[in-house]
Amino acid sequence: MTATSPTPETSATPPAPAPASAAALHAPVIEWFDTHARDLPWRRPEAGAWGVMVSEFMLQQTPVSRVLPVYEAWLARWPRPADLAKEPPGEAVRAWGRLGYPRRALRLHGAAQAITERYGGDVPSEHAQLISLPGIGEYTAAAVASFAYGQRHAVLDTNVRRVFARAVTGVQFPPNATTAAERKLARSLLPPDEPTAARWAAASMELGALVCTAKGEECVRCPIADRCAWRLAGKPAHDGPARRGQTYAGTDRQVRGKLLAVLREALTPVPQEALDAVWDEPVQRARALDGLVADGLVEPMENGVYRLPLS
DNA sequence: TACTCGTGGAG
DNA sequence: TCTCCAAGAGT
Repeated sequence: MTATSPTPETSATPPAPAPASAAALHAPVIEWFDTHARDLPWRRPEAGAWGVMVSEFMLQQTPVSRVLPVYEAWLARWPRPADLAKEPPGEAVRAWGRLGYPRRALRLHGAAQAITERYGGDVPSEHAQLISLPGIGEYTAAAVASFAYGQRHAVLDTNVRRVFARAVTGVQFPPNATTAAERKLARSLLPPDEPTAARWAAASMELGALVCTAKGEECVRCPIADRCAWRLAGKPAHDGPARRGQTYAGTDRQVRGKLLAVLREALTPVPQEALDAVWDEPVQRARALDGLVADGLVEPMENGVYRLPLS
């Protein structure tokens, strides 16, 4: 059922009047998704809302391939929010392993506690309730509501932003930070009905992840290449401000990572000397450790001994 | 708004 | 080797 009629009927008021080209994008992208979507564990029905939510936390700034094994172990150990909530936060940090950005583990633990206390242990379905949880922002709230509950939301992640930038706006890359114009565009492109909107969200994201990537687009595999604004314009090069690279070597982040790695792998509290061994510059080392303590990722004990947080 | 916050695989 | 970057959130 290819929707070739770009103009809406003269009936009542649809949720959002889409641009003439909007409806023409839905069918090909969703049909492509039907045959090319990856079989990911959090997309299976048995994952449930908790599985979807855990996956979204882990996938923030982290590739699928690295998330997969940690996700499986996490869900096996904590199949429900209440199972995680009753554990010390340090156990979440430890199980997080080397996924990176360990504050996400702390926030996921805090979200599980809030879900257990405020929502009887069930992941809430309302966007406003989701976004009130620690670690859940605009994107993740929309993603959980859409993927787990089939609701109609603009799910605007980096993949979708790139697809829209190219296919609709006609530029190679989206702006550095999400703009109001992008949100408005995403809303205007949403299919009117709920199930199609949810499908569209997953499909447009998958297209950006597999075909229309940051490294290089593969237009020969793209279901909407024939109507892509950027491609039709001759693929003009990105002109805006250079997207600043993320230097890492020598930063506090690197030191924090080394310190926390020691604590993750230790079965007993760690003496100061063991932490001092990971970085030779004392001022930066102390600043990094203070930061970890301030974030609640590390708990100082007496006599300069440290451990992952018990509370 | 711009910056911080980990990690490791790919080209 | 070095650069880029992978489903963001919080401040």
